[in-house]
Amino acid sequence: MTDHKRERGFKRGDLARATGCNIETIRYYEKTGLLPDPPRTAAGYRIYSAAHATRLRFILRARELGFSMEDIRGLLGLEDGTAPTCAEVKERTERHLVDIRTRIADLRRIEAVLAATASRCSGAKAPDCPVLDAITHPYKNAATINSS
Amino acid sequence: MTDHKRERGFKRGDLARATGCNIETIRYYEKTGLLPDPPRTAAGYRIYSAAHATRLRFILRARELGFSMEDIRGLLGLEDGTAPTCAEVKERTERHLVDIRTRIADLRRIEAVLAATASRCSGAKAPDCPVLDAITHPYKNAATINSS
DNA sequence: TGTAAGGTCTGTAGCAACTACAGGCTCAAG
DNA sequence: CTTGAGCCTGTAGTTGCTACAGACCTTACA
Repeated sequence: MTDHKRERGFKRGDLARATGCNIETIRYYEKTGLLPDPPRTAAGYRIYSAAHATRLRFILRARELGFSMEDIRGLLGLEDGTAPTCAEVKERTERHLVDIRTRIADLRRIEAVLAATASRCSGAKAPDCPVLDAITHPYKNAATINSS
Repeated sequence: MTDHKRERGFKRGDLARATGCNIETIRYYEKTGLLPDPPRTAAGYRIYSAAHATRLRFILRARELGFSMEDIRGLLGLEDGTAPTCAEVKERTERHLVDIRTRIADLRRIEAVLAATASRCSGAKAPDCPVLDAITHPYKNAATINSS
């Protein structure tokens, strides 16, 4: 706990704690190329710098925003080795936004069906269950999952 | 194409076409126990009945509604071998509904961040990109992904 | 009756994006 | 010097499919 051990970098566990990332995920990102291979100690321990932490935080944040690893590779300029232009980033973001909005719309349709069905359910030991009925006969009631 | 071959049931491809299910998925559902093992011809071909089709449609519809395979197993009474009570079905549905609503809320937060960020992006070759900036510095602007 | 096309059979591998081991090494504290 | 924590590697598991290879069967047509 004292600070007189003059470290020249983080070990993997330090990086994990500093970023909130699972320790195994760091190795996975390295294997898949999102994180560069760090230098090693003589014994083979990975040594990370602040730059690695910044990069990892970027990746984690992009993941939080729902970007796929392929997207992130693009955002990091790992596809062609050059930093992406602002236009490329914007395009990628807008495509992602469309995808997010589609998923929201899908989930809302599902929510409407489930909410309507569950509310019709007494919870008692009725002989027929509105939920099972709704799954079995999808188009009997107004709320369907199909887009109009 | 003529109908004088008096079939006693569907073959797997027939069932796939009748339900819109991928042919391999049928085998997968059988392997995981969602669909019962059908009888076979002497040569080993699966023979499906209308009951199989009904069951498969139920499964597919439940999947459309976002139920996990474990949920579906419950809805089908495959966990304890007895048909679930209406109360059990309702409870499962409401838990699923909570999950769906959580996912919608998450996606909406993501959407807000992405929309705000992308709109600040000129698309020109600006030296700094608002999107990359927003990912790098998550809490600089008002819209964050954290729930309040 | 022969044959070619297409359907079905099996097991297995792959996808995303991790996560969790097992078995062995290394490091730091007491 | 020992003990325990941390790190190393490779590999297998997760969810819900989907796709293949290589063998077998069935059907239609000549």
